[in-house]
Amino acid sequence: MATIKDVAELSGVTVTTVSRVLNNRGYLSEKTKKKVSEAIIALDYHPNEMARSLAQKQTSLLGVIVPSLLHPYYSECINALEKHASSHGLKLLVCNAQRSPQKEAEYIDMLKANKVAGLVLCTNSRSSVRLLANLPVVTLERSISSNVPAIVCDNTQGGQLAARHLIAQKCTNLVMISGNRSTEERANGFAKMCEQVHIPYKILKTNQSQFNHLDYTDLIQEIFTDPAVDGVFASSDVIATQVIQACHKKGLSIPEDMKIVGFDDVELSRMVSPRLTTIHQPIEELCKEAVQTIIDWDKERGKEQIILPVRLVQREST
Amino acid sequence: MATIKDVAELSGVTVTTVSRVLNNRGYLSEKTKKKVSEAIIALDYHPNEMARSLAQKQTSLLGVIVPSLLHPYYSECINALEKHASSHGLKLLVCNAQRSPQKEAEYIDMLKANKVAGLVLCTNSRSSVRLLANLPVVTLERSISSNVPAIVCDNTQGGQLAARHLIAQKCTNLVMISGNRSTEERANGFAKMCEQVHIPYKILKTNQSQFNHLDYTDLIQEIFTDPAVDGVFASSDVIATQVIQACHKKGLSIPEDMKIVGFDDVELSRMVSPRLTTIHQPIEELCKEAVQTIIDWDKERGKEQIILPVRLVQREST
DNA sequence: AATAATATGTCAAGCGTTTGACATATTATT
DNA sequence: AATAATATGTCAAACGCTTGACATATTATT
Repeated sequence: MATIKDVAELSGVTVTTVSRVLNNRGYLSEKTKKKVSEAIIALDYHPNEMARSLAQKQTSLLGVIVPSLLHPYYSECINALEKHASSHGLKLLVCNAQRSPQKEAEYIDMLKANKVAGLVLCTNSRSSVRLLANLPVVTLERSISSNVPAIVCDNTQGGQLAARHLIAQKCTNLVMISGNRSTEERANGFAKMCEQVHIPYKILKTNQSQFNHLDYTDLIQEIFTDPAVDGVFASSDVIATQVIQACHKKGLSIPEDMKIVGFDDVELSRMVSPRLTTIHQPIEELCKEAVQTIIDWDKERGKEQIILPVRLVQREST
Repeated sequence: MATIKDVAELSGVTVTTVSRVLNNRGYLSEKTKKKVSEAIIALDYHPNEMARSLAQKQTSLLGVIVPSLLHPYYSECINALEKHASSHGLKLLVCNAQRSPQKEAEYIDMLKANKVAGLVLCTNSRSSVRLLANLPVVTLERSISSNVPAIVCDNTQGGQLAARHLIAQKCTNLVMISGNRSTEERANGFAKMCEQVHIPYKILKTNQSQFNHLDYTDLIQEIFTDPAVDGVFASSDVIATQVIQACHKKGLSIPEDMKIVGFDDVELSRMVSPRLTTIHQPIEELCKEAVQTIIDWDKERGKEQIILPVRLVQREST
């Protein structure tokens, strides 16, 4: 593997000069630039990123910690993060904390040791906040501390939109299935809207183990204990999908007997039958903002929370 | 941030000694080890991985290039790769080539510049083979060159199993929807089995653009041109899912009017209704072997192709 | 023609580790 | 008591790049 030294020798200048043309800094004559560029091509030279990082005390790596790699929501986040990161020359270092705060802490240490340029946190545990010092960090769809900028969607609005839509579709008795901490606002918006128009509703909470296995079938059974229920708002498309399955099993047709609204608008919502009506989360934009926040970190740009609007996408389940 | 020098000073030894206890090489007295360990803890010292990599000329990064991050198959691969990589102290650098050979080549250059310990390739383009010199590489569910070890599942067997199962379920007229190059063997196995028992069949080929958008609806319509068709083998669960949707739209009930078998056995196959009968790919094992091959690279272990068996999982779509 | 401004380039000290070569102390073997 | 073997450490040169400080050449300004 050719080094910067080889390039310098071949082009008859010093390594400094080569470094200058590499990074395009300081004055350089066109002639020199050309000579060096030719040598670079001739030697098929690629700068050693390790050496570069060491000298600069920073890499072009962007860390991401997610609670799961199987949940389609995080797959889509990773997709969008990779896209925006790579467009800025950043590479994605993907970590799956599997909802273990301890694993998460280990990953944070690891990422710091690897001198990542920044970290996008998609997990909940506040326990790791103190580890985050001196590291550009942003949380996605989570708030863990006022010191850490959070990029979130308007969850309250999402809950309201879902309730309003179900009500507009003539539902008279609603149930929401609420997930982990971050879906509380969705539940709040949902409840508020129901109360405003005096529609009876119930909120069912999932537990950790259910989230871990993406299996909510037991909980979903509770929907059917009250035969009056004719509309369900699920706090994720994954949960909504299982509600669909449960309805099929019960012989209820959708949307005639039961209307269902999901949340996230991941690919999955277009793959099930009937296709899901759902609250669209602007994953692309969320991730774009997240990457941008990391990149602008030193520019002392505002580091406060960013809230992006959501919208309802109607399909066949309502 | 504390450096190895600080640790050395605090514990009254030289950096070499600290490095020795860090890497546990050479003779060390228990007393020294303890002194150093204490200093490490006291200073909350974490070795700078960049410096370490530079000195060792290798990182603990494992590169992965996939053609898509939205396709659930690759999500599951990444999940499994991350799991096995991290259990060996390797971190996952995820690259989405988006099926562009040029992007793929760029990523390979980037990964080499970053001195990754190895690369897991989940893409097709043979064009990048020459870039792969001097880099531990393994392909997953792909074969691009006899010089590059490939970890694949028994696709021919998968095709046979699917055909045999549909036939056993009393299907009399079959269609297979075949995807990109890597699904050819699945088609071959399928065709062979059909011919063996004289069952009429047809094979429909998807094109690149369809794969790109995960949208096969147009192609799927062709299934219904022949009303005698009563069984479909899709070369992926994603395709099978769309066949289900098309059947619903046509008013065909599954499995009564149409039986469907997918391939991959990703989470999605359990989320649709009816749940999919599918060929289970041992993704976990494939990825485990892939990581192991990279780790054992220098041990001159066999670098030939590894073929893992598949099995049929029957659910509700047949 | 003297001076300033600009352009072009070199030197050498880092960045934080690892590691082969070497030195000294301690213990076991004859 | 001499010798060998083992244990415990230290020195200093790499690894490949960046960058502030400095030197010289060229051009513009007065």
